Amino acid sequence: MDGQPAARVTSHDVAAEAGVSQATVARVFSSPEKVALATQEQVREAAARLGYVPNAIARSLKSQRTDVVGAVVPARSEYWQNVLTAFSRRLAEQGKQLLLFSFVDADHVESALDSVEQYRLDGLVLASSTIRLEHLVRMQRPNPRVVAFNQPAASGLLPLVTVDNEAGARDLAEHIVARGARTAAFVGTVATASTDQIRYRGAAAALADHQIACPYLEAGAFNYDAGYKAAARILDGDGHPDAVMGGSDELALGLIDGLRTGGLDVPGDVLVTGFDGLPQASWAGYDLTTLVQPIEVLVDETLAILFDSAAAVANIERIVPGTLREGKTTRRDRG
Amino acid sequence: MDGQPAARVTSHDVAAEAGVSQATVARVFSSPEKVALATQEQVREAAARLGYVPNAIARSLKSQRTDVVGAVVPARSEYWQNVLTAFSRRLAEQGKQLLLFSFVDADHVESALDSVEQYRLDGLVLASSTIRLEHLVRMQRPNPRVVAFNQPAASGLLPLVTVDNEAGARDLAEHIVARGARTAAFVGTVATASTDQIRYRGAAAALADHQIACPYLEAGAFNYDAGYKAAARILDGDGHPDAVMGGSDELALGLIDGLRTGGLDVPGDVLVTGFDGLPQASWAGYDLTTLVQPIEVLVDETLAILFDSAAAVANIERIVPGTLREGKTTRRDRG
DNA sequence: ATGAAAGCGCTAACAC
DNA sequence: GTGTTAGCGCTTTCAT
Repeated sequence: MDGQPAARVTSHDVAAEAGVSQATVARVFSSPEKVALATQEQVREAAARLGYVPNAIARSLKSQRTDVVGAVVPARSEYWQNVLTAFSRRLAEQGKQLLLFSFVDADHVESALDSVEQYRLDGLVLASSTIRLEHLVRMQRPNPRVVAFNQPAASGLLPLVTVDNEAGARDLAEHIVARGARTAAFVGTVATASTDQIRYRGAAAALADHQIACPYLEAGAFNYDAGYKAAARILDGDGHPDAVMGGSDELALGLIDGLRTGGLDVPGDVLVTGFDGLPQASWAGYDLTTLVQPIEVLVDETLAILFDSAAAVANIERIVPGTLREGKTTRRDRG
Repeated sequence: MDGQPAARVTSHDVAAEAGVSQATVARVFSSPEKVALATQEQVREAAARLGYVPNAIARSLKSQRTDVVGAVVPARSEYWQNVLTAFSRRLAEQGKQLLLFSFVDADHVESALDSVEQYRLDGLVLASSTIRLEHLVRMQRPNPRVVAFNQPAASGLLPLVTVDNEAGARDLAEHIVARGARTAAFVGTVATASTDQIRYRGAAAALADHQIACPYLEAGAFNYDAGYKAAARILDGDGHPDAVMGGSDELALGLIDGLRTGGLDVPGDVLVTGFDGLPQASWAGYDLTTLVQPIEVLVDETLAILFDSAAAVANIERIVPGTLREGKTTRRDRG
């Protein structure tokens, strides 16, 4: 607008300044090995003098690569924020950037996906277990490559990378049984979330092996507050289960505080487990027993699928095992 | 690569299909009011048939607008994750996107800033109180507009939006005095962080008014663990202060758990305060007294500076007051 | 209201 | 090793 000369220096300007052709300038910044060292120096000096910075937009238009990966993730979730951070770091190491499309509710996803298409991203990570199937189908295309992250519902529709939710839930269930639980309940986040369904299935199956029933309670949301409120519902019933399995760590932390507020001791009266392995779950005030997701591994697998041409585009499915981390919330001294 | 016809439909293809010129197709998607309704319909149908999506890269090259705002933020921080979410949401409402440059350590910032320049962003939000001054100076330019977010050190160098750190710290200090504290300590995150310095200054000044000394302890990092460890140092000394002020919520939560692990009761033996107003600070297990930052307001102010041409480019400085939120950690029943 | 034509700033053959 | 040339897919005058 206000004629900042320094703001619009192009390779032509640098070429003129350095007394070479525009193409040479371009080469210095994209494939320097093709330019004589002396020339390179001249060009770089001229560029520095003028404050030239290559224009990634123009580069992308021509090269059909943006070096940008998009991520569609739910806005308010501790888990996803951790995942995002991991992606952003890894991408930065590869000279790529992360374009963030965060959405508040499912309706919002629609418009996020709209803009995704315009940006000609090099890849797209589709997160959130609440993205609806029709959205998934819509994104089903080889180019740019789309990978579903921790979203089991995408199985068969999109390449998928996920922690082994079922096995993890099974492990947690076995663990609470080993710790003496004879009755249990599973507090899910949102029943339509595919992660929730699979985790519940795993837990219920393992408990059934021990003749333990496992009612499903829906908290209605993914967050702490939902867990806190769900605890009240557990306390309302007559008696309470020996153990409560939370569908996610964030939820489980709310559960713990809710149960404690209600006068129960965790783990004295009730064992509690989570799922995800958030940093907060390890905080001394909670020290939650949980299934730690190997986020770095999941992220690397995802990027591999996005960028390794070797990876067949077809129905890749990487299911990575998590690790049970035992905390105080299931460490009960029993007689 | 593998000749996906659907993947590379251009306005020319649509023009051919619809029997109009390429320019008309372009107009339908950027300034439809200039095209007859009948023509619009033809074009849209043709586009739908072919699966055409306008190419934002090409648009940007020509229009010199990317509709993308960059954010340079530290990777592992609860506070910044919240801020990011707020930005992303607001931007989405305006049809803009957020390009994320997260960095782990200060050295990393350098390379983030390098790539920032190439992307010709519409604006840039520079976060983190540990970005060094030389970085700030480097980014000092009207185009794209750069705004420092909660980074007092940028004062005078860059347009700046921040919560009133000094007043907030003063309020917290007055609060603990009112709650009976006669000795105190301030546990900062990283002493070189400008937010830390200002918060400490505010707290120390207010306490001094009451003839209370306020030693500064540096935790060395921004996170929970640093706070947890710092608590041990407080417990080591002979006796402990009546109140400990944490430089941030995340740190304060670690402090609380550390103090409790060490056998002290919070708030019974020690009052604790934080700063930021994170969701976690309100969790029932902590219920931390803190200074709540009006993140939405700060974000809106920032975007206003980035996009309102009205906002003079000069030394804008928006210092927004926060709100003290009293929690259990300073609610002591005294005789 | 629509078409023709000229770029935006780069990359990548292709010549020399 | 370097210059010339032709686009990438749009937006935007300028004609008509």
